[in-house]
Amino acid sequence: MSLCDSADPPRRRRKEARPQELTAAALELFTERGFAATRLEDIAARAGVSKGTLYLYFDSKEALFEAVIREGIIPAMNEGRTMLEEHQGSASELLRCLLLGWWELLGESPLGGVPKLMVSEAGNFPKVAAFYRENVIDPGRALLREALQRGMDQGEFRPVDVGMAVDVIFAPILMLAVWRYSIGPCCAEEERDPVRFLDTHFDLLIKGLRP
Amino acid sequence: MSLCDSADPPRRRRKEARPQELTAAALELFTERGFAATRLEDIAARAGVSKGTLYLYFDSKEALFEAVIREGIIPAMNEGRTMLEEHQGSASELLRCLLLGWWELLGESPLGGVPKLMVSEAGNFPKVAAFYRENVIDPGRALLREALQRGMDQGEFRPVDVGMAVDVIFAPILMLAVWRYSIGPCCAEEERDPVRFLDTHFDLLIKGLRP
DNA sequence: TACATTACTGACCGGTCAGTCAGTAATGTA
DNA sequence: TACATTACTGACTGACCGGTCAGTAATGTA
Repeated sequence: MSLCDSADPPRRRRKEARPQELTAAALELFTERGFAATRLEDIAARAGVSKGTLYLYFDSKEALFEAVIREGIIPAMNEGRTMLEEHQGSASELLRCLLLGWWELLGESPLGGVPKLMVSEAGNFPKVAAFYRENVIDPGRALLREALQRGMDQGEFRPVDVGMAVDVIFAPILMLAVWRYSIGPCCAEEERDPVRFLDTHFDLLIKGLRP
Repeated sequence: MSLCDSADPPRRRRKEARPQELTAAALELFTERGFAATRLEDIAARAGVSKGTLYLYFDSKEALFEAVIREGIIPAMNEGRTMLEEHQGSASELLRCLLLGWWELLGESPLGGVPKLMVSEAGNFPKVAAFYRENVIDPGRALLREALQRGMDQGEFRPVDVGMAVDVIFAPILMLAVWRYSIGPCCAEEERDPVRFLDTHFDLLIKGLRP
């Protein structure tokens, strides 16, 4: 046994970077193991700091959880909004862009774990769940609703119950993301190709919406 | 303060009934709070026994979890199988029966919480997840696949990627069940009427499958 | 080089909870 | 009624982990 190998790397002071690194590590572990089963020491270790450092930036485990969710909502909502406003082509294309865009930008990134995390922990953190609903779910629904409505107004889609259809349409994509962080990893399952899955979903959907 | 009110009910010896009552209580609490955040004492209390009694019937918290899942798979899989074999009408009707049947028999019962529980805890219990996949997910997929295939063979449905379509089709129903035990309760949302939701899903689906 | 500031560390504390077991009382048997 | 069996209880224990804080070392300043 030598005392000099794998010596801990020298301390670094990086006040700016820490919070991001900590929430990123927390997101990974919370989605993997769940909130209660994740130890703060593991989060700190993954972020390359000690547990004490974590408490310099977050008041408590719960505050860290909140930060993870708050941070997870920022990106891409505006992306979708501008896409909606600037899009020129058919409503089908718009719908496809919105759904595929979500998958590629968020679903496939670590942020794709947020829906699973929210599903698992909503009951234990009703405040955070309400926040998430207001700032993510509802705006997302509005986006899809407008796209659907546009297609119906232009006669490209037949009339449907828009409020319900929005959730029906998004469910498969959501499940795709949730799957990734739950049953998916436990079994090989290379056959579950996301692209084929989304293509099939889209094919069924567009045909189902035709007048 | 009187000492005689709310006196504990007299002890009862009910060896036969305990395991069921314990797994039922455990299912409720696990789905509500998650595995790690649920205390065995709370489960025992909800089942009307002490923590010690729990250990007469289950070796550990994990064993109890396994029992909850194992028990959750028994019902209704056979129901679906016989439905498939005996059904005479159109493939659309068969599909509707299978999907609505699942919702009414399982989704709306406490067993509807099992998917959320599995999603949340699969990562921590890969063995149980594999068991669930083998005994619930795969047979369920097979059922839907056969129904779809029948419709395609009879020319009632157009050709689609069956393996993918099965998951696409079931996703909204799964989400409906998962929702109930996660974000759902945290906000009023009486507008999310399951019947309307399923009708919309089915409407889109059948139209989407037409040749 | 000496000193001040502060990001960072990790040993420690106290509460919580899975799991145990000696004791209690309900039920069966004579 | 006396005795045997066993389902059931709940106080207890030890490990674990969220949260603290006195101390350390990296960085800035002169």
